[in-house]
Amino acid sequence: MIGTDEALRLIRRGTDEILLESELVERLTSGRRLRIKAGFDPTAPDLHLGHTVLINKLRQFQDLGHEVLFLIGDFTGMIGDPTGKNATRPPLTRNEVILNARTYKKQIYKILDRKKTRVEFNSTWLGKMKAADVIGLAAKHTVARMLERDDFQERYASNRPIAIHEFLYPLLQGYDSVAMKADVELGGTDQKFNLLVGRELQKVFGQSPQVVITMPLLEGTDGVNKMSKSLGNYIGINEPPDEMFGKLMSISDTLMWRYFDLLSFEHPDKIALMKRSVEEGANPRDIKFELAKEIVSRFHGGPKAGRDAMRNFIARFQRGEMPEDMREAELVVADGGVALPRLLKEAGLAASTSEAMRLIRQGGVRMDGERLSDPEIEISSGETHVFQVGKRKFARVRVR
RNA sequence: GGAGGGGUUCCCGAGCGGCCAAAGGGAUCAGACUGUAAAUCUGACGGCUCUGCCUUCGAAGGUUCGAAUCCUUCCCCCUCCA
Repeated sequence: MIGTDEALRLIRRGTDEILLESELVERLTSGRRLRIKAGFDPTAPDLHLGHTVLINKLRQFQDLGHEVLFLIGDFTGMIGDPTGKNATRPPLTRNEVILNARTYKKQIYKILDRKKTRVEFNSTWLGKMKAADVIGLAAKHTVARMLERDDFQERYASNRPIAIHEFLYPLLQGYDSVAMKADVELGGTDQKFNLLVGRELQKVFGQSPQVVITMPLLEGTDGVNKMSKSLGNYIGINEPPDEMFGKLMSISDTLMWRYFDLLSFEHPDKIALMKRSVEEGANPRDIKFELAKEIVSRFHGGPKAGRDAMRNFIARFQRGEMPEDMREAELVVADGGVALPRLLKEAGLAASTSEAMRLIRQGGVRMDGERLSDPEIEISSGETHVFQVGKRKFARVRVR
């Protein structure tokens, strides 16, 4: 059995804040199996590395013997979390939610221990609330306190809309903690406000308030915005190994250290050592290889996956070889041939024929390794060629 | 309820009767340089059967030879007053 001090040291690593740490120590010392809550949106079942920062931390709690309450916010999802962007989401059907939940499970158990995880849906208790209950809940908080939340504040200050129902979101999320009797809740730093509302409500309902742990938000591959699917700067944990490896290699040298800090399981001392070696002149690329290998291995069944991905990467980008397997497409044409732009569009290599023409004119298109510059070229039926657009889009197309 | 401001292409944001597929910036994509890094530079950036045609400026109608720009109605957002 691991001591409280050691446990605390582990938990602290990589976190942004622990509120309040003294309360966490108290609960850890109690020897009780703690209930660790984390909430997830039911809409986007595609988990990416950004999510795993948090999930890794959950796993750590499990390794320390605690239970993870994986909350799927199916009810709150219908309201739409106002955090960040204010895109209104279409309500999901019961079926979609169940489907999404299943996809979640498939993904989270790449990291979490199934036996120590309980998946819950907040519609279980929120769906039963009556208007009077909701109003009662709303009475526990004031507008001024709601406006403390920075994104509300910003929107209010810059004359952008805030719908009233958005105020209910933090309250309902907080109530989840009450319903689940959470000991600890984890969330991204952007969730701090909501997490704290949970504390308040638990006090109101006579429970001892949950410990709040916020995790830093991982920047996406652009190095600027937080990783998110909608910004297209994410690395999904279900992506094929080569893809994942490539994306990891494309991050900037600065960002690489951030990824090491938040994603790697390597000992901090070892990471510090790597940092030093780069300062002393080692090629950062080689260090990045280590990162990419570790991550790919984690999600694709072991070290071999990481090594293979690296080998493919080197073959393809350092030696400029064609990828071993690429998409196959077949195009049936009527009158003996197709114009190149149309072919590229049909093969999914360009979004439109206009775009295809642009790409050709700009020298971004190759056929069997040869650069093509004439958008008028026709490919006659019966031919099969490998087409390449840009550095990484390939397809073998047969024209019939 | 009253008064005022506003809705423009992925985002921000100019345009306010023809020279507007619409300035500028961001994002993105392609090329050069590289370590598929960053930075930088160049170019592109609605669609199509592509020297032309078609569809876009909240929605629908209308005025005009011609509308993102003017008029009418409607929808939505914001501010101030109550």
